[in-house]
Amino acid sequence: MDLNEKIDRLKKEGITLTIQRYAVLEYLYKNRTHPTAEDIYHDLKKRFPTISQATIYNTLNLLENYGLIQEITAERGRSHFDYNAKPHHHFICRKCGRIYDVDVKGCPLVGKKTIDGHKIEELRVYIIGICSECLEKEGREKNEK
Amino acid sequence: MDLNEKIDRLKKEGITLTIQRYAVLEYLYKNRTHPTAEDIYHDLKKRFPTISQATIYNTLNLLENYGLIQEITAERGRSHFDYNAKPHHHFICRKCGRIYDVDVKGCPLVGKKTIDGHKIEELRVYIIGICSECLEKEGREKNEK
DNA sequence: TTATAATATTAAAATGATTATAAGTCAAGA
DNA sequence: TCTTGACTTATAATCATTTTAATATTATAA
Repeated sequence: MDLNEKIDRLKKEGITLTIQRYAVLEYLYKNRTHPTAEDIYHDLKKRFPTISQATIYNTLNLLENYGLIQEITAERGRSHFDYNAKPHHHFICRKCGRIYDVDVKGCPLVGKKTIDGHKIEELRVYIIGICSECLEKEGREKNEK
Repeated sequence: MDLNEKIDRLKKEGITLTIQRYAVLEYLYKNRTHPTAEDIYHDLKKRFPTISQATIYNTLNLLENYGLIQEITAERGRSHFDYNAKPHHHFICRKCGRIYDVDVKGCPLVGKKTIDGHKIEELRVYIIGICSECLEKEGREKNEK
């Protein structure tokens, strides 16, 4: 879903589109690296010196509640955020902390409505390990010895 | 894996089994409700009035590092812990916060070693929604009106 | 447009989970 | 018994997030 579409959705819900809210959503649109609230705050502060952390969090919570973004709770203590709200899987590197989107074909949970009588509303799949880049780096370091 | 087996593993690794460490592991063994560190601390304090939060966290981190327990990072800000370290899926209720073990048949990720060139070490699947108990309660409340 | 009400943002303080620190305790081996 | 090292404790520190109260902005209606 592109930026304008999400903005239209917000407007349709009666949410006023403030400069700050637009900036946060646009930031996520342009930065698909799954940033944290702190990342967003740090970067937006350059353009909006008076923006506050509360606004970042309020906006992220708002966008999440309307299903326009996705929260990633793979790391202990801090959340990351993803512009792409559609159900998809994430790989998290234990070494470098990078988060990759991965496509898992044939996941029986995608599209499923209930499980064991529970109503499914959201799916979070975190695959944790060592990413290909870190594996390569490890390999190189071993060879150098 | 039962309690004695995990304790043997620890001993084999040269980890000294203190009363506190035993108590934490035993607590998880007996309480399969996926408690938080705070839950464990609160309950163990009754039997061990001088136990400290640091010990709870140290022990949980230690047990996790040796693959004897599993961390659940589905809730923003706080972790839950699971005696069962084998890969399995969790359902988290948005209403009551309860965490259920669920069995997903045919998950293509279970047992998989790599994905997109990344090395898989751990899998966390969180299915979020409204649990059957809360759904029932909702239904009853509607009928009463 | 202007006044008013409603909503959003800000800065700062508060909270809650987790980790770090430093001092104290304990057990095993010299 | 003394020493060493590992473990636990209490406390303080840190980090992410939320709350609060004041201010600013936006929407609404006259």
